[in-house]
Amino acid sequence: MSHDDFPTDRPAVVTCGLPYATGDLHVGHLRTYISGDVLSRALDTLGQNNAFVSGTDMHGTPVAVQAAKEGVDPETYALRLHEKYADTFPEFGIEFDNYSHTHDETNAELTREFVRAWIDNDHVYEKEIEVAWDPEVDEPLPDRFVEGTCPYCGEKARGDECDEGCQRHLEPGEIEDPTSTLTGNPAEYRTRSHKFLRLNDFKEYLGEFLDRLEGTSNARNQPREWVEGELQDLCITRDMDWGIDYPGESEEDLVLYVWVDAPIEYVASTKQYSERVGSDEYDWERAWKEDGEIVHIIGRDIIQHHTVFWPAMLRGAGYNEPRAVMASGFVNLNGKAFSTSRNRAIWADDYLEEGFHPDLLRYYLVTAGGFQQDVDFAWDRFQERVNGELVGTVGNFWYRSLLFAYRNYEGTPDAELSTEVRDRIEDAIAEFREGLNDYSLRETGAAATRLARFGNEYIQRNEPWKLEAESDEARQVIRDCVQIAKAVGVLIEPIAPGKAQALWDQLAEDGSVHDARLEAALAAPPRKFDEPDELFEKIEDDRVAELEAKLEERVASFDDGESSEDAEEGDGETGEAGGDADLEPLLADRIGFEEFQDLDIRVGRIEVAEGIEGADDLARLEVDVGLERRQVVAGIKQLHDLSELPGEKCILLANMEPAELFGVESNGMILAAGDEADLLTTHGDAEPGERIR
RNA sequence: UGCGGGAUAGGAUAAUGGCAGUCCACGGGGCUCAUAUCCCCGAGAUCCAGGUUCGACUCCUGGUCCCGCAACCA
Repeated sequence: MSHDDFPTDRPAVVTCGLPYATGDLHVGHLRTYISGDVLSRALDTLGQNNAFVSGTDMHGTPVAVQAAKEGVDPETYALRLHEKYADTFPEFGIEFDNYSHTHDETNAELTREFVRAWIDNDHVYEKEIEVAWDPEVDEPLPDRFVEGTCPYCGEKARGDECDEGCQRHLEPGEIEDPTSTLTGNPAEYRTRSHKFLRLNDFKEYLGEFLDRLEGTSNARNQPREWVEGELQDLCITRDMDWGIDYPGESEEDLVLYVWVDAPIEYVASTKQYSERVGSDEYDWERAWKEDGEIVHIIGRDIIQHHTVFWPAMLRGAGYNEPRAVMASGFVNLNGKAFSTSRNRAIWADDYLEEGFHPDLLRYYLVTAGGFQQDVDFAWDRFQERVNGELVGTVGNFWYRSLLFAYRNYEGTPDAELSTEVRDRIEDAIAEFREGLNDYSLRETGAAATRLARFGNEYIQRNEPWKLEAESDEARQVIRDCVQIAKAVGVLIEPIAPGKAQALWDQLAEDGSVHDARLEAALAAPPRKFDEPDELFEKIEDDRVAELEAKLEERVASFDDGESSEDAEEGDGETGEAGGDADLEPLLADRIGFEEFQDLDIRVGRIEVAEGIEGADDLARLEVDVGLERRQVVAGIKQLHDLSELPGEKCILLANMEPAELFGVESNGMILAAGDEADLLTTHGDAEPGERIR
């Protein structure tokens, strides 16, 4: 790698974080892949030798679990998704030079080479650890599949971290009352021997690496804490069948951790590309082992993997290091996070089925905000950007210029490019180049739209429609405008490759705009071309209303009436997170006093609280309501420390119909507020049995 | 009680400590080759509380809110 401005005379690699084979792609995922594609195309435009690669991440427990659920083997399952992804990307103009998957032999072989190199360089050691195990399915449980009680603060916690309580990191085996989230059964611990990559060998190196890393600032800063403190060595093996076998001495049932073979796929995929086109055209070994410019494009949730584990892995095997990591923000929907489980998302297929050109989404996602910022997707904002910038500014300028040129000159009029316009295009080229070297993709787009805006201003200022068509002055103005139109096409090609090619065709340019370099922006357009068409279409208001309604309907049907707030416009409300769910609207239907009187609400005291075996959320409570002791089932197992509840006062709806849940009879309903089930109680000294009115 | 990122007008984005600028949207006026553009005018902003300073969006202290943080997570 180097710190020279692009283009350099070294091979570059642009990678995108691997999509994980467990679900469909939505526009949030697409942001990463579109950004990678834009960067790669922009580097092409600069004349940088580069490869754009990625692949599907096929290994790991979740794939195996998901496959088992569907009754197929993991490979079949993962390959099906792999093919789906491989088909989807080109539909958005995302054209990898190579797109493979981690189960491919190239990757398996290369991964084993990496691991052997670590072993040879003495970076790997073996240690016995306690592994959580689900006795029913006889599978080891990765940390995330274990829940229990934090030994420090007593809160409910995940296997690896007390995520809701004291935030402490938990070592395997520390958590109390471990249960499997797969089956709800108590988890066992078994002693297993595992392999570790000694990250501490690279501690000093990683600090220096972060100092020179380019890309987004979050990628440089976030891992600092780890690198400066005590690094936990990385456990690189798992007790599983599905994955790449650990290559050392015969450890039959150990496979490599997915985060080992996943990033190596970047290298494997590049190697495949190189082998396909020949090393004269692209030299993967130079790129990865010597001085290539490696740029990783990822979501900001996997920064650590790319700035700590991965550079250590490369270093340990004697490879080159990344030059830049660009960690993007997320995409929100109407101001709130996507929720795939509630179908609150715009799926890749949905977008295409609506008939929108992929370039519109590409433009929106790349220019809607800073790269490390979260961007909001909303159909009305999408409409605003498309109509204002692509239709109004770029499309309108392209069409009016080419139409005027066609009508009066049947192509580009015979005149020299004016100095003013030449200078302005050169400025735009410089802005594009500087933007790219700042890793600001939106700036490359802004350079193009600003130039189109200048074009509109230029044609307006010179009013060629008021001039004699055959006059030198009119020829000059239109020649300039056609040149600007062409230059905008060259500069916007990375973001809108389809539309840029359409313009190229209208200009009767030979070849592909994708091969055009920056110099093409100043090269004369063809003398003759045909009547142009409008390249961007307006999105009408009723179309937007329809799209919004469709989305609301879908989300609402998933919500099952439990929280209808999602069906509302997200007007002005800031995003929510944590326990503060958006408030449900107050009910408009009023009830009479008599109806209220029908509710027999009592003060109670919890005497017994225990989880119901086999149920995720349910707890069995015995509540003293003065006159008698009631057994009640409440969905609070996950939300409260049951051992602390006895003795607490609560509020009970006593005349609730009896119900049987998980074989346990429930005779009443404990009142609690919100998603976190904040239990209602009394402020004063009301005794169990007292009525609430 | 931790770490990182963020908070500037309705939205998006700028400002070595020195006139808070730009784009979209909004109100008013003009121009018209084009799917309407461009020009002119107008309204509108630095998360809060202190401090340093001649001067603070910027630096310092304290706080609030949002997002993420060794999982399958873009």
